Formats: sequence, structure tokens, C-alpha cells
Amino acid sequence: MMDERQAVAAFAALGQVHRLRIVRQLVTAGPDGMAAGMLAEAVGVSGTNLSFHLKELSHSGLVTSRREGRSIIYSAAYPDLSELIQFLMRDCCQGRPEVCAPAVAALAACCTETA
Amino acid sequence: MMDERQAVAAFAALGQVHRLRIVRQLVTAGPDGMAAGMLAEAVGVSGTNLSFHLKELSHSGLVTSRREGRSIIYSAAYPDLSELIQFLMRDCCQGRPEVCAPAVAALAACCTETA
DNA sequence: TCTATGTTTCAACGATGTTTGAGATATTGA
DNA sequence: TCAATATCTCAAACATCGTTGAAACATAGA
Repeated sequence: MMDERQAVAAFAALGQVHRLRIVRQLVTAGPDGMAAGMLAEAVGVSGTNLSFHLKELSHSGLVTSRREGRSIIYSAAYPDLSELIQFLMRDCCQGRPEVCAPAVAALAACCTETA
Repeated sequence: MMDERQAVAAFAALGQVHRLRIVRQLVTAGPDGMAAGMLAEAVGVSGTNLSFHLKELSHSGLVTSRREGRSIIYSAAYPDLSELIQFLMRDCCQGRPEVCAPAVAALAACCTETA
């Protein structure tokens, strides 16, 4: 269960264009992830700068990494992204589901097609 | 459909503890919203400071306001919150729904109880 | 072991964000 | 119109963040 401190750190991490692009790139890349070098090219930042942002994202828990040979492979931390969304919407709308049901439906469209 | 610029602004807005508390307070308050004065007390900031943060949140599109007599009533912008979540998770996990289906299920639990 | 490749660390600079108090604006009821 | 209430604007001080290049570290293959 995510607490306020973690949620603030995670949202702040996403509130920077390069870091948001990194996370988006990793979210679409799927659980296999991407090497840092590929990420730097895809996002359009220098290696040094990418490293700075990846450290931020790791500290916020939004990405995970593993070494593979010379490369370090980064992946989106799907469970943490999930908890972040839950933190934001918990106890929403005072029992009026029609208010936020559209959010649920829209998100569901992404991941239930072949489930 | 939310673009990258809007998403960065929205996440940056949520990445500040007082603003996140304001949004959480409004999300749980439901569509009727809360007066600025009540919000300031609930969140624990001065009126001046609350005003600064509410302006940020309005610019990001995460809250809306309406005047009611002497008070200004702020509400969570549920559709924009929904779009923000969609932006983050769009095209996720390369067609492997088991990866992010838990996020969908958890969010759905909030708002489909009585739907 | 030597060299090439991939990634991170460090320090410095410039830019941006947060808080505060004083004063301004808008609304209501007497 | 006047006083009270509710909220906002502004400028200044302070704190934090983002980018850069040089150098360090780790791994793999010759």
C-alpha cells in the first residue's frame, strides 16, 4: 500500500518531460524492458542525463533494472504504477460510481482485450 | 485526448505534497467539491499558499471551480484525472494483459461496487 | 592484460518552484 | 454605504531541480 510520501515522489518523478518519456517508453516496451543506451536514443537525452533521471525513477520505485552483460536493462514497475493510480483515486467520488466509472472503463480497455 | 505537455504539467502538479493533498481531498469529497477555506484547513496551509497551489492545479486542469456567494467551491476534475491515467498506461505491456490487469482490477474496485 | 563499450558519479551552473506577509478584489448583510 | 467575510495578487526570499562535461567504474572479447 503506497503512502503519501511515496506517491509525491512518484508524481514528481513523472512531472518532468524526459522522465515521463522514459516511463512511457518502458511501459510500452513491456516487461522485457530496454537497455539504457536504447532508452537514451529513444528519449533524446545524453547518457549522463539519462542516468540521472533513471536514478530518480528507481528511487521513486517506478522502474527496475537488471544487468545483462555490458548493458543495464530497465523495465517499468507495473505493480508500483498500479498502486500509484490507486492512491490517487482511492475513496473517490463519495459512492457515486457514475463519476469515475469512465476512468475504469478506459483503463480496462488497454489490458483486457485478450485476457 | 491528453498530450505530453498536459500530462507533464498534471504530474508535476501532483508531485508536491500540498497539491496532492488538495487533489486527494477533492477526489474523496465527490463532485460537489469544497470551499477554499475548508480546503485550507483540511490540508493545513495558509490561504495565500492554498490559492497559489489551486491556481497551479487549475492550470493543469485537475480541478475546477465555481463561485457560490462569498465562497469559491473547488472540485476534482474527474475526466481529466481519467485521461491522465490513460496517458500513463496507454499501449502498456505489449499485449500481455496479465502484466497490468491488476491495476485495472484495483481501480475498478473503487467505483463499480454500486454501479 | 589491454582496449572498446556501456553506464554511472561528481561538481558547477543556471533555471524553476515554494512560502510568506501585505495589500487588493469581490460578495453579503446591516 | 459600511463593515465583515472569503479569496486572490504581488514581490521578495529561500530552496530545489535539470543539464553539462570530465572522469570513474564495470564488463566482454582479443
